[in-house]
Amino acid sequence: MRKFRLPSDDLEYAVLGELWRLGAATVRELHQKLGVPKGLVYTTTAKVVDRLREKGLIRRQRKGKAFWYQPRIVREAVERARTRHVVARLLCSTPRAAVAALVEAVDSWDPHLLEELERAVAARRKARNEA
Amino acid sequence: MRKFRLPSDDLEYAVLGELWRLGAATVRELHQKLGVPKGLVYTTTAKVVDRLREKGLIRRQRKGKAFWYQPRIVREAVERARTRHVVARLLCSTPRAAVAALVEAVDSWDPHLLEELERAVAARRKARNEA
DNA sequence: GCCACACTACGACTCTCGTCGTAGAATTGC
DNA sequence: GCAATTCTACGACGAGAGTCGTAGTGTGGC
Repeated sequence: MRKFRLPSDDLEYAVLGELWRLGAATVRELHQKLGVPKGLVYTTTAKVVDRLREKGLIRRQRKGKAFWYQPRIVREAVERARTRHVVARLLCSTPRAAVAALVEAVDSWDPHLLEELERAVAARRKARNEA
Repeated sequence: MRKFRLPSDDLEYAVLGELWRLGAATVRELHQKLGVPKGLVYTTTAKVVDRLREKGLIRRQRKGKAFWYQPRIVREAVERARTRHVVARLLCSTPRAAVAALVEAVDSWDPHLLEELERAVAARRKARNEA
């Protein structure tokens, strides 16, 4: 059972990802990194940060003029939940075909990741056998 | 470049999936299979079917009192596009961790699929080497 | 040919999310 | 302590999707 609402796909994840990367950041900084390149205005970024806070995914702390925001949940937990969520959706209809599509998608996104995928599968099998 | 709008995640995919499975169906049949178990009313199912038609994903044909609906695009094309779409989102931030999460998600959904995944990876690599 | 009934068309409401603008609050610098 | 600057709060809008209700249209049965 998940204890948090998943962030929505795009902007919210981007902001959260940036916070995970940086550890903590102000809205201004997040806006510079994410909003500006996308041509968004400052308040758009601020709003997204706000919604993330409403969802309980980040917390904040006054630091001088602005707030510092930082993640409240560890990246791995969210990523795992998110991945399970989408994978379940992909697999539920025709699992075998879906797996093939998955592999194809990974490969076409970055061929190097196919080896990574192979290693990950091997690691998982190994872990399973040892358990 | 995709030629169709992806169906949304839940109901639209479920309906489309059912149509792929059955080949063709009336709203009533779809509703029995999908709507009723979810506690939805008939018109909800009908609306979803309608929107799918607006998106050009299915077509219909009068058959007696009701319409018969059938898919206009092959399953594989849509599934591939959809899979690429979500995989790209998963991989974009931390690809290596994402791949591991992917494998874990597949395994936890159905352990048998881990072997399937392994086969699919091998097949993909083989295909690549031969190309 | 007409009626009853099933099916369709369509509008409406709600939620989420991306997007922005405006107004109000807080801090900093002097 | 005050003004100016910056940040935050919050409301608003549009689009997409799930959900439903109502009204209208068509078919099949007699």
